[in-house]
Amino acid sequence: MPELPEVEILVRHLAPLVKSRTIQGVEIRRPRVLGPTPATEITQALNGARFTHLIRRGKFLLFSLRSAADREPILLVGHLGMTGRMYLLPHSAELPKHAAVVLDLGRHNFVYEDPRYFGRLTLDRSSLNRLGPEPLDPEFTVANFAADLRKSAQAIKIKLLDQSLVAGVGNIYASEALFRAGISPRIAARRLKPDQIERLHTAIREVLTAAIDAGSTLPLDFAGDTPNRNRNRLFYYGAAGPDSGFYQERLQVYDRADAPCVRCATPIRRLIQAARSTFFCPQCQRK
DNA sequence: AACGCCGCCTGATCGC
DNA sequence: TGCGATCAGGCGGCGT
Repeated sequence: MPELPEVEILVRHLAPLVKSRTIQGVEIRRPRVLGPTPATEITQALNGARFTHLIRRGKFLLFSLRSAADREPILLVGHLGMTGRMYLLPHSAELPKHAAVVLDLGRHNFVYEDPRYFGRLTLDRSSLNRLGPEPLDPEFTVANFAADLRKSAQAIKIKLLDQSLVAGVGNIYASEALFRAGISPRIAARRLKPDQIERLHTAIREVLTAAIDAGSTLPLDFAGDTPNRNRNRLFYYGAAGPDSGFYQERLQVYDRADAPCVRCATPIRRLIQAARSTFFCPQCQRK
């Protein structure tokens, strides 16, 4: 599932491809992904509009555009959910089964596809208000992190998934950060000691930074699944799943149940917290 | 207001 | 082999 690093890599690759391109047509195939924005509204806003900037915020993609009619700025908010992908496809290429939104950019189509339709491409900004600090920016301080953790009785793993605590950490990197910090995923957030909070703060940044660095080395046409299916894609955020060799060596606990801990060889355990899998080393991450 | 729970979705996997 | 049941999970909304 795409978390902060995957979205960051996508944004870096996608930004130069869409910059200054003009939208010549808008096709909404799944209105659901628009959230509260009516299809007619987004179609009218985007038609003829031109991309100016693309940045990441948490797991969100923020597309800035300038409208054709009044040249007013437009903010298009994207989220990949669990299975979303965004890429350019040659205009002549066949669209994927689950294409949710297609933007005609001339030679290429900008495609947002999402088999589960959990993601969004919308003009609605309300989700952004709920986001906490960017973990890789100076605004993410140990002091504020500690203050927020003190307010919560939730298990720290569950709390890390709260996007208002820190933006962009998902199920994979929550487990990875806790392993790196040597902290049990089950301990209540408010029970963390200052030195643990400090280590976790550092671990979050390290885990995310390492993943971005690893992703940056991928070729532009990298694809996590079969090459043939993706050969037409100008860029593709590869589903670098746990099966891909690239990904595997980066993840020390996630999806490694029963495999030996990289540090102490104790079998990694899987547990369910808030209906989500958590992976941890019972030896290195004791309460 | 923190927190638990449900619904949204489809593809992959499981069990018979 | 085939097919229905189960699982996976980010996030918003709702109730407590």
